[in-house]
Amino acid sequence: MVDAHLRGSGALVAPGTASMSDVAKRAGVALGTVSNVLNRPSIVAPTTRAKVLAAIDELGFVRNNLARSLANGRADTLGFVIVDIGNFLFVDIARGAQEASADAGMKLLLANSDVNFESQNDYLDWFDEARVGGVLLAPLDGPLDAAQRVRSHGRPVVTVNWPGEEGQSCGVTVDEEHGGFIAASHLLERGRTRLLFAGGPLSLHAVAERLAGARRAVAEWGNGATLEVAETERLTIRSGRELGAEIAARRASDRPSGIVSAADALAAGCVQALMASNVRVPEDVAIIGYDNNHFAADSIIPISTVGQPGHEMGRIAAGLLLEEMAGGEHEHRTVILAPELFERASTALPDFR
Amino acid sequence: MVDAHLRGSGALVAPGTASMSDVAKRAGVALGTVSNVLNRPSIVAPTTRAKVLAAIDELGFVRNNLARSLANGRADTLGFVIVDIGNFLFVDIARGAQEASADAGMKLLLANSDVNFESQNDYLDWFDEARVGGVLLAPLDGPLDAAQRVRSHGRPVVTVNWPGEEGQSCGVTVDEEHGGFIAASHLLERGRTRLLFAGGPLSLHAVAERLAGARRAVAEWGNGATLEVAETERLTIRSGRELGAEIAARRASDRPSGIVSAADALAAGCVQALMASNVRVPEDVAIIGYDNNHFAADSIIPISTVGQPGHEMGRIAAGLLLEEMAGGEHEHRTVILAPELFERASTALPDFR
DNA sequence: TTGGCGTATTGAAGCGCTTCAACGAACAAG
DNA sequence: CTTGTTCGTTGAAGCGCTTCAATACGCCAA
Repeated sequence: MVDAHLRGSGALVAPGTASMSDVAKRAGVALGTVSNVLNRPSIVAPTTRAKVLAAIDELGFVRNNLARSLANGRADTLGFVIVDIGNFLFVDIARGAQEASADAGMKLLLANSDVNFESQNDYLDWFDEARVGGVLLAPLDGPLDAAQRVRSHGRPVVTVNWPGEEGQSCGVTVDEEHGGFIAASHLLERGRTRLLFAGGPLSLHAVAERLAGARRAVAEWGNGATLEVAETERLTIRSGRELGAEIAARRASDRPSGIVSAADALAAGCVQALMASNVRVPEDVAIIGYDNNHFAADSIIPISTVGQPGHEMGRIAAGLLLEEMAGGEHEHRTVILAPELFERASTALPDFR
Repeated sequence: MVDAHLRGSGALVAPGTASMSDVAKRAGVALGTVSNVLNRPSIVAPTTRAKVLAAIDELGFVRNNLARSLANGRADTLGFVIVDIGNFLFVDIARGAQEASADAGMKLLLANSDVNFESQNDYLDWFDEARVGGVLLAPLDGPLDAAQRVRSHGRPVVTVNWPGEEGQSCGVTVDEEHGGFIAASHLLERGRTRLLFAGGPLSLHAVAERLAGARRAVAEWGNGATLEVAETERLTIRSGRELGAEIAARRASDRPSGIVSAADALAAGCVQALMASNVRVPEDVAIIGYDNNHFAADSIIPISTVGQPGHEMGRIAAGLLLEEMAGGEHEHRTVILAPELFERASTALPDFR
């Protein structure tokens, strides 16, 4: 081995392979002094410090974080297991979490489970074995025993977009029911009382909650307001187009005056199909989406929407995790954030009849 | 310390804190045997193995990967520094890279540099210190000295969407010029000879290359084909709308019969503005985008586009990295992939005049 | 000259693992 | 009963770092 030879000769060391003791030798100081230069430079005499830094430079020394963390038992890393890196909400959350981590001097490592339960567990275990300080998890629907396992090893896990377990862990979620309520209320306030809720499958927790919120809004409004439910197969543009075409085909008097859609893509498809059939948005039918995606802002008619504060969710989740890691007083809790209304042209107030 | 006490007592160990020697003691075997059970179970006698596994279970032992990697000098992890986790191309690349890594039994960790040069370097250094096996980098335009530094430490770095340095490193890129050529040729073959190239700023490497390709296509086609260049400020829907409005306002005879757009968002905006002014797509103006984004497929008129094989880019890049890590024969090279044409309605062959 | 004190430096112990030479037991062949 | 093999197991050495008690070195006051 070339490395071994060089190392053995004591003269040269392969680049990136120099250890602290190599540096110490080169600088003519003790191992501990090198460590001090790296970690507590202020307690080292300036001349000594300079010698050590020079040696580090000459040898191209790179501190070995494995050994470092192993020796001091501390970690400067957080892990984030993301269910779907292709989903903007999670990307936003990741950005927020990263920001908060950086503020605390921590690095955030992402692992994409790609909507795969097994992969999610693998990465969870991997972070556990890698001895990260804590783990953020944006999970798939489903049992979270792997998360529980990691927790039982003394490593905190905070869930995002999923509630914490009562008294066991922290979580950050959005009040989906409230989002549905906001969306429907927005339309009701604009005089749209024949509402239609579009979205599905209803087995999706978030969709069901949004529907419940819309129902509550209509019920509280009273005044003859109605809510028709059109369950779609998926939350896609395509599903939206189909629904839009169906609505456009109705007699004008049978059409809803407002549509609450459980997703922006769905709403965008709807708008496309309606406009293609000369049903005007928002004059004939107002429509509001959900998620504040690109779809919403970039549609032909900019679509009003209800958005989750992804960035804030990430910040808060990371904050909870850091708090839990710090030890001391910590009460497990789930922070529930309010979704926000984004008003755009698709629910503008024209002179509707 | 509670931990210390429990550990000292030799009876109990705090959960997740058990070490291999605790397991060995509990199972009544030697340390090395526990290691064998974990790493080479087949050479351990079944009864011994069972005892050890039982002890592992009872103690909730979690292998410490820091110590493991430190001791054997190997890493089971790759790092991927992504310039923008919000960009679908990079997400696709990440997916491909993850797939290839998993096939090789490696974990892929993502770090989002968020289009920030400093952050990119930080993560690069962090992966270096963490002793990952190798690093994938989808970089920002700009000097790559941090990458070079990591390489000089003997840790391979492969760039994606950026060429490798001649004889120094590997890279995977897409032939942007060819993409522009394909796009323009596609329109020319459909009888559109008055072409317009939309995109900007031209200082963006990719945009300039795509334009060059379109120019070459027009030149090679001859036959009186022309190419007008409309430089836009950005590659957004909004820029597209402005351009579309401008084109719609022209006399029909002054309009291009085909538009080559440097981005799907731009093309989508264009289509929206044109259709709003009753210019028909593709009858009056055919249009082709670039990037194979959502925008393209989900526009009112599905837009033809040229797409980069992101997934394949990721797979190949990870493959190159793994090859380089394996040592042995390895020739640094840059793999240039061909972009692909996606035909959709916006360039369909109607009976144009 | 001696004692005392603060500052700078030292180096051994230990973090939890892998590796590997060495050992022991069991068994077949001579 | 010996010798040789094979198979399973052992435990010390070492990975590169942090930590901390111990020491060395001034330097000033007594």
